[in-house]
Parts: sequence; structure tokens; C-alpha cells
Amino acid sequence: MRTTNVQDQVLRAALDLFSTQGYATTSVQEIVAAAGVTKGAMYHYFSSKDDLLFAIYDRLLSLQKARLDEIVARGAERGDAVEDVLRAVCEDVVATSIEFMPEGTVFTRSQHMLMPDRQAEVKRRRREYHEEFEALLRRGIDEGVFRGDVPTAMLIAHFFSDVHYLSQWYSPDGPLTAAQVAEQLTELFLRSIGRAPGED
Amino acid sequence: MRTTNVQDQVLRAALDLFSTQGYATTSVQEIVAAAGVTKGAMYHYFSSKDDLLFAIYDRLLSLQKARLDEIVARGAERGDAVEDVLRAVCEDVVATSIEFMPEGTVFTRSQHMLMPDRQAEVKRRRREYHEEFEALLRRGIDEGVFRGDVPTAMLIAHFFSDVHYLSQWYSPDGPLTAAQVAEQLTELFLRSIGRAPGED
Amino acid sequence: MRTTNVQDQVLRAALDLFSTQGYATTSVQEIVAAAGVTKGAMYHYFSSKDDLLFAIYDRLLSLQKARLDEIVARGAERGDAVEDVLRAVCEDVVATSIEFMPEGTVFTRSQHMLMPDRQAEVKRRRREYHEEFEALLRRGIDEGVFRGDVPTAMLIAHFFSDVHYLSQWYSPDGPLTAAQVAEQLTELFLRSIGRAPGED
Amino acid sequence: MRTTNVQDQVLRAALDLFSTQGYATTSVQEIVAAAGVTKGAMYHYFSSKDDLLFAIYDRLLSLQKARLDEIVARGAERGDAVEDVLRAVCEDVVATSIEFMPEGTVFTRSQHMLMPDRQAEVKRRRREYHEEFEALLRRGIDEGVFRGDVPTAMLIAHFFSDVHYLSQWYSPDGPLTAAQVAEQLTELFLRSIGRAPGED
DNA sequence: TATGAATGAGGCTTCATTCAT
DNA sequence: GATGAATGAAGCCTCATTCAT
Repeated sequence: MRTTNVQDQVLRAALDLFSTQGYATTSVQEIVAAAGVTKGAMYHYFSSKDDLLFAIYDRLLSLQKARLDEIVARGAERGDAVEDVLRAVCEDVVATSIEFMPEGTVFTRSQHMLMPDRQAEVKRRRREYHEEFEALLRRGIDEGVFRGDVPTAMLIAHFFSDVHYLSQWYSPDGPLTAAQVAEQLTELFLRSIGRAPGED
Repeated sequence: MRTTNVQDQVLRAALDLFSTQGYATTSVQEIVAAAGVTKGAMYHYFSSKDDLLFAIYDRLLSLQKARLDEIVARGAERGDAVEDVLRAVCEDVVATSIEFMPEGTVFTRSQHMLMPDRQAEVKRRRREYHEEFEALLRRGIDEGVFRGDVPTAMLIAHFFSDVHYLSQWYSPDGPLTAAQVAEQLTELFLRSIGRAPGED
Repeated sequence: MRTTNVQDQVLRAALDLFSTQGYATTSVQEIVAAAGVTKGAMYHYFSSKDDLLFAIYDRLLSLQKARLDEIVARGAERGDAVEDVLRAVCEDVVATSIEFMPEGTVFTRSQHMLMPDRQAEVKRRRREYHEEFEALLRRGIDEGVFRGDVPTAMLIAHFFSDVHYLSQWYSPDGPLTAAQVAEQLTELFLRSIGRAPGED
Repeated sequence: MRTTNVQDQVLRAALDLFSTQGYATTSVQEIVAAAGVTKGAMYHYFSSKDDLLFAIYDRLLSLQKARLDEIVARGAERGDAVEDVLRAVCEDVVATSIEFMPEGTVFTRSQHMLMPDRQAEVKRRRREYHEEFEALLRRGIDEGVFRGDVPTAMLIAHFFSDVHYLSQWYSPDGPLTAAQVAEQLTELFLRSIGRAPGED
């Protein structure tokens, strides 16, 4: 393993507290107390509170990018229909977002508290991610299986809004499993972007 | 007039700063400076910084509730089809949310920073709002025009996610007008919840 | 009076502690404790610890410039010989520097701890001061009463080195009065820059 | 060799940083980074940050003392006139101080940051040095070649002020060589302390 | 000899709020 | 109604030094 115990404990505590109380409302003191380490030890590994926040973003962005890349690559390898690839992508994003809901909560709420340069990096990586997603949409549109009368930017927003909104309503203790939510949200999305029967 | 100049100036400044920099990052000093009033004057009208935040929520929630009530009432009065009423509601919510985007930004980002009791009130009023929206959905399902195979909670989330996500991507300087976005997002939503051709 | 009690007390305490222990070694806590005010009150009037340091510099620089201006102006008014004007200037600088020795100590030791822009301002104002002093030297050289074989920059340094060095050796409790020191150091300086008997 | 590489590197880095940024503003971390060694290694050779500062003083004091002793001894050996010996001493001090300007800068600025006992030692060695210098002055006064109407303490201060002030104005990139400065400052000093024509 | 993670005390600053006027 | 000086608690971060390896 590459990360020491201190790093792990601190990140775990930070994630927990940030997602629960918010970034601004959580003090470094609380974090180190929850992690069971001293402030000095924490600052040995992280150069600022902002660093902790970014580390959380970084992990989430990396993870999602890797999964997207992998699913797209696998689909290409197998020659899957674009609709099937997109469905796999969407279901995976939703399921992963549920699995990493605390990260997602922090992501949505606290992006504006990152240092400007880091905020820019997050935006850049998010844009890259969206572009890969858009490529699938565009291919579907070209192939005539997705509707072409709505800007792709809006279609992208339409899907990712669901992903970001999960933490506002979904609870793992509720009646729906993550898989069900993933399947149903994906189905709603796909139905809304499908070529309508009479469409040209 | 009901509100004095001080109240207006302060709320305007607070909204501007909270939506731009975030609630936690904005000091009371900055707000009063931007509003051109003194701290004492501000504290004469608002009992705390939290009060300012809540006032912003209050206005937005009242506004949206009033508009929803009005549209539903008008639809009932005219005996409009439920699909038409829902369309009107959705388009209005989107358009209004664009018009009040700063409020929406604050709403999404800073809800967790409100005092607990106020947070509870916001949740309650939001729930009431959603219940009125759900009534429309349920009526449509009962009438057989909307699909019944997806929980209404998910359909609600599916729509309001778009509304909350607007500030993440929409810019009034872009190619799309607010009306176009309202119409297109509504259309995407309605298509996804409509009874499918072969559905029972 | 323009300054409140808090400002006065704080500056007095800061001057005392900075000159005694050094700027870096003195904590804001110590200053406010010595001044008998709270930290918050201090930060109401001074925006940083650096501000305190600069305030000390500012007062000293303003004072010295004002005195120099006045003496030069008076000399011009009365048509005094340049040597007499220079003597008056030098004696005054030395005497004033003894009177404000704590300020001078801080000045010498802690200039490099000022924020860069303030350091630049101090340098600028010091240069202006030196230029006015240099004008006297130059006039004396032109009139043939001061030697012309040594760069004025060195003559300036030769005199002000004595001024800065006072705090290293002079004590008001010693055998020499401030006036005596002023007169003797001035005499040493004037003798060293006078035209030598056989000089051309 | 007596000093290991680590010691040399660390002292070199410390001198550079202390003279540039000041002692208090320089962290041990910066020093070891600049020296290319680790903290542990540094603390193996130096017991504290204060130790580094003192080592710089120690070297400078030893050097200057050695040179003074040597020049005085040589003068005695050759039976040189006191004025010639003093001239040699002064020119050497100035030239050496220019050569070791960083050390001098640190010396002037940071003496008050040494631990009390070390500060006392520095003062003691400085005093010894001055006493040897004073002996020359006194001899000259007794021989009637230097003026006797000014306390020797002031004459000493008058000379060493120039030495300490060098770093405030002299730059090796300027028009004057170190030798020229040494000669001219010495000449100014000697002229000011010489017996005046009409003096008794 | 040397490493570098960890300590723990202390530093500077911010800020929502109060209160005498 | 309105002022703005003052409070006091808390916040983030730095750093010289130690110590197990």
C-alpha cells in the first residue's frame, strides 16, 4: 500500500465530516480529533485544509474517469451498439455515485470553496469526462438512434443532474436498491433521448 | 412599502455575495460594505447572518409555492388536461429558476449551513411543494397518461434534479433562451414519464 | 487629538517590545497584553502585525523629513552659509535620533521584515531624504567649502552610519549628553569632509 | 579536513538565507532543503537553529580578531608609526567586511536573536576587539598624532559605524572597488581624528 | 551517521455579535 | 433607528525539535 495510516485516517474523517457538516463548518481540529492524529502529523501529509478537499475530489474524479474509459473501451472491443454502451455507462455512473455518495455530496456542495486553481482543474477534468460522454451521444445521433433536435449540452446536463441530485433524495435504507435506481434513472434518460417514433 | 431601504440593500448584497463566494466565505462586514450600510443598521433588521440566508430561502420558497398554486388553480378552473397542467408547471419552474438563478445557487450550496430549525422548515416547505407536484403525477398515472412503473419519488427527483442543476451549466449569455430551456427540459421530462406505446 | 487611546497604547507597547526583543520575537499577544487591550480591538485599528511595524517607521520618517525640510528652509530664508546649514541638519538628526532611539533600533533591525511593498516605500522615502541631504553637500562642493574628491554617496553613508549606529553604543545614562554627542559627531563629520588646506 | 560536507553545506545555506530573508523568517526546513541534506543530518551536527547563527558569528569574530592581531603584531615588529598601523587596520576591516558582507548583514540584524548567553559571548569578544583598537587610538593620542578632545568610545563608534553600514549602501556591482572604499573611508576617519593644526 | 514522520506549543488573523452612545 | 468600537472565541497554519528506525 502506498498511503500511510495517517493519510487514510485523515481522509476518511475529512470525508465523513465534510459530507455531514459541510467543508466550511468543519474545523481542522475536528478532523484530526476524529482521525486520532495530531495536527502536525496531518500537516505533514496535507499542506492545507483545501488539500484535503481536493484529495477527495481527486479520488472521485479519477475513479469515475477510469470506469468510463473502461466501459467505453470494452464496448468498442466487443462492437456493442452505442445504446448498449451508453446504458452501461449511465447505470455504472449512478451505481458508483450511490456507492460514493459522501464524496458526491461534498463534490456538489463545496466545489466553490476550493482554491481557484484547483477549482479550474476540477472543471477541466469534469469537462473531459463530459466530452467522452458526449462522444457517445453524438455517435448515437449520427447513427440515428438518438434524437438530434436537442443540444447535446442539454442532454448531458439532463443526465448528470440526476447523478448529482441523488444525495438529495436517495437513501440506501429506503425501498430501492442502488441497482434499481441505476436501471430506472437510466431508462428514464434513454427514453427521453430516443428517436421518437415519427421523428425524421 | 413594507421593506425599508436598508433591508433591501442588505438582502440584495447578501444574495449577490452568497451566490458568488458562498455563505461561509462571505463576512457580515463584506455584506454591509456592499450594501452601503453599517453593521449596526443591519443588525437592527436582521438578527443574525443566518437570518439573511433564511430570508433568501423564504422568498424563493414563497415565490415558487405561489406560482405552483396559481398554475394548478388555473388549470383546475379551466379543466385543463393533467399533462397540460404539468407542462405549464414544469416550464414555469424552469423559467423561474433561471430568472432567480442566484437564489437557486445559494439554495443548493448552502442549505446545510442554516440553523437546524430553519433547515427543518425549509425541508417541510419543500416537501409540501413536492407533494403538490406529486399530486399531479399521481392524477396522470391514475388517468393512464403517465407511466406507473416508476415510483413517483423518483419521477419528482428526476425533474427537480434538472431544476437544481441549471446553475451548473446554463448561462443567459449562451445560445439558448430561458424559454427554450424550459420547453426542452420539460419535453424531455414529459417524454420520459409518458406511458410507453406498448405499456399496459 | 486624532488617535484613540487604543492606537496609542498599542503603538507604544509595540515600539517598546520591538526595540527590546525584536519584531519577530514579539507576539501580538504580548503587545496587546502590554497595551492592556484585546486582540480584537487592536485588529480594529491595525490590519496586521506588519502594520504596527510600518506605523513606527512612518512616524519616524515623517518626523525626520519634516525637521530636515524646516531646517533647510530656515537656512535658505536667512541666507546661512551651507556649512552652517549642514551643521544644523546633522546636529538635529543626531539629537533627534537619540530622542527616538527605540524607533531607530527597530528601524535598523527590522526593516527587512516589512512586507515588500512597504519596504519599497520606506526605501523611497529614505532616498528622498538622502537626496535633500545630498543637495547640501553638492552645493558645498560647488562653493568649494567641501571636498570634491569623494563621491557624495560615500559621504552620505559616512554620516548616516553614525546615526544608525547610535543605539549600538550610546546610553543616555552615560557621561555624554545628547547635545554633546550631536555636536561631536557633527564636528567629526564636518572635519572629514572639509576642503583640506592644500586641496585644490 | 575538519568539517564534513554536511556542516559546510548547511552553514553556507544558512548564511545565504539568513542574510537574505533574516534569521526569524528562515525555517530550518528551508535551510536543509537549500543545503540538500535532511533535518536529521543537520541536527546531528548542530544542536539548534541558534547554533547555526552562532557559528556564523563565531567565524566572523575569529577571522576579524585574527586579522587585527596579525596586523598589530606586524606593525609592532616593524616599528611602524601608529598612524600607519591604524590605517592598515582600518583598511583591512573595511575590505574584509565587504568580502564577508553576508556575514556582516546577519551580524547587524540578528544579534538580538541569539540565546542570551551567546549574545553575551559575542558582546565580550566584540569588546575585546574594540579594546585592541582603542589601544591604538590611545597610543596615537598619547603620541600627539590623534586628537584627544573626543572620547575614544566615540571615535571607535565613529569608525565601526561605517563598517556596519556598508551593507546598507555598498554594492560590488557599483562603480567603487572594495579597495577604493576601504581607502576612502579610512581616509575620512583618519582626517577626522587627526590633531587639528591649531590644536594643543 | 542519517532518516523523516510525528509532536505540541504557539503564531497571526478573522469574525459574528454586542453595547454604550 | 443607527453607529462603530470592542469582544472573545475560534480558526488555520508553522515550526524547532525529538525519536524510533
